[in-house]
Amino acid sequence: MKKILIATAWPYVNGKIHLGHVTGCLLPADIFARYNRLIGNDVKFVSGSDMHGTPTAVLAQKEGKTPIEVANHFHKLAQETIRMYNISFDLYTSTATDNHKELVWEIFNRLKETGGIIEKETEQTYCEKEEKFLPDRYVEGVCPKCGFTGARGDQCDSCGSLLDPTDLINPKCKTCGETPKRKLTKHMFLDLEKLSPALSKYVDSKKNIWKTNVFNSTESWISQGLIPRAITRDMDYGIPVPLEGYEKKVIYVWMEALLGYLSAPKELGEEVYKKYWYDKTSEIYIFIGKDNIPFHTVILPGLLLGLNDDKINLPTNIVSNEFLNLNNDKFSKSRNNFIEADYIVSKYGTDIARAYLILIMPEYSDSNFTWENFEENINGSLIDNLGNMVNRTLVFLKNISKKNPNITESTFNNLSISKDIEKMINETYFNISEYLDGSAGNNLKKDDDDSKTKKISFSLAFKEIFILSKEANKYFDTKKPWKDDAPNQTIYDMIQIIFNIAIMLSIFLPETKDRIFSLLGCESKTINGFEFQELKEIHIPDNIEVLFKKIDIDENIDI
RNA sequence: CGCGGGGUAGAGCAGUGGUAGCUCGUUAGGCUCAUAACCUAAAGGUCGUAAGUUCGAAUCUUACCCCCGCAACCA
Repeated sequence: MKKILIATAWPYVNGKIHLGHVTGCLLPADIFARYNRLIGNDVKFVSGSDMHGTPTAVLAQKEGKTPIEVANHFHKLAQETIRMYNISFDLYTSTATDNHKELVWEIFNRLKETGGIIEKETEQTYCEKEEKFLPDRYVEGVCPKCGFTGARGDQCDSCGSLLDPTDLINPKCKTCGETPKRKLTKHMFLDLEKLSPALSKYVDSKKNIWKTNVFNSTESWISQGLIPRAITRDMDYGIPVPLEGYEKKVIYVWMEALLGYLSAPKELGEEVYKKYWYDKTSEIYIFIGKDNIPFHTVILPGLLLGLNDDKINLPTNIVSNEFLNLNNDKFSKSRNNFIEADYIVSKYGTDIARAYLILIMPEYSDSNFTWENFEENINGSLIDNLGNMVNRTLVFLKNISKKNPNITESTFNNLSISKDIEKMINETYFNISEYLDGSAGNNLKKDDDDSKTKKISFSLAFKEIFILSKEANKYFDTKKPWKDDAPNQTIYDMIQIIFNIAIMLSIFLPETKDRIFSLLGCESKTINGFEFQELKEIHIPDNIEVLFKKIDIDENIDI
């Protein structure tokens, strides 16, 4: 039994959760969590809202509210979205808790003792008109690396370089447009320069574990040379700095939010925290979007390595997804190219939304959401193929038992699964398992064992279920049970396929799994692992409802 | 030399060295248990271009061409 901590990137609370965050972070992490729980691993799945982002403060200022009001508002909405998508978090918390603050202070103080963070006096951009220092996103200017004119103080959107506000050429205050002056101030810095060798060693060890884009971009950041990076800033919204002389400063949000990966398990209990972060046999998986790669592959391990603590774990894998587009274009509120994540669920239900977003998950390149494609995929794969397969089997069973009094539930008592059907089902389990983590169960091994590199893909894993369902439709057609006086074995085999598909669906579409179990009359049945299981008691259903109703997009595009 | 992603059947995509595949669409046929569903078959591609490595290239190398995103909102 493995101990696995699973986390998603913590969303900013300056708006509702982005649909791309659902398909790129929440869903893959949720599938991974459900899968690992099912195969018996000891899983904790956590995340939370990043309450302190500068964008939140900017938005609050604009709306005449306090930052924490805005943050709380969107934190509630985030929790609602997570509930609607049935994301199986053990904890979804926020960075506004005392627990989080105390952990951040603890890490801060430890880093100060080890010299992982150091104090430096630097010149900072200071706006005389506003009478304050201007941190990261309050300053814009020309990127010194690539010459891009709209670079922000913390990161250049064009070349992706991590920046400091004073690096910018021709900086301007974002609020008032004045050219800021430079003024001396003290700040604490994470000494990435000193940590560089240890970081390189860590990154090298991930060459065959991280996705290639994660590994390559991280390597290029490190090879460009790392410099100490400020972890405090002049601002009044955020976690205070536990040092004298820092009363007008807070801990920089990117450092503090990353430590949520430690504080969230701690909120579940000290022993949970110790189990996942201080037990070397534990594994830690973090699911992020591609915009967040350097923070998770350089700065987070930098913070942990800076503790000089051999006992603390480093993340096992950082799984980064690409971006989701809408109608072949970026999501954009102002250009009205936008769908709210909640809308799809409220219109079509949780599992239809989940199914489509899993099918188009942007795992290796950007993917595209369109309503036409939504209709085609849902109607084609989910309904015509899988939904109809379940429906035709159960309706057939019901009707034949009415026509033929010899067919009752006890008719099936002495049957067992056809060997070729069992093999077919087990191949699907095996393939799904290969796509999820490459560690299939012992009795699912194939003969032709090849040593090719594994490709993690939640989308391809999900599609395996539809391949099996299509095979089931083929089997049903081939056997022609409607021409058979005693088609008991065929029905029995079909029921086994449906039952096992429900088990597979439990990690992708949990509600649908429940509904299939209910139709099969086995609600209370427990699932034993991720491999073929035989449903011995065949139940003849009375009321058969279709799993999904067909959707017609033309009536529904009103957004 | 800005950065990144991509060019494989009408559309959307899989496929990292060995007979070009999937879904949808099209055409023809079958079936009739089922949500106008399902099954079978066919048509349709010189895998962006050129050169190279190789017994063999969609896949590796080099050069080139084309498309998409990159003010702000925005994972």
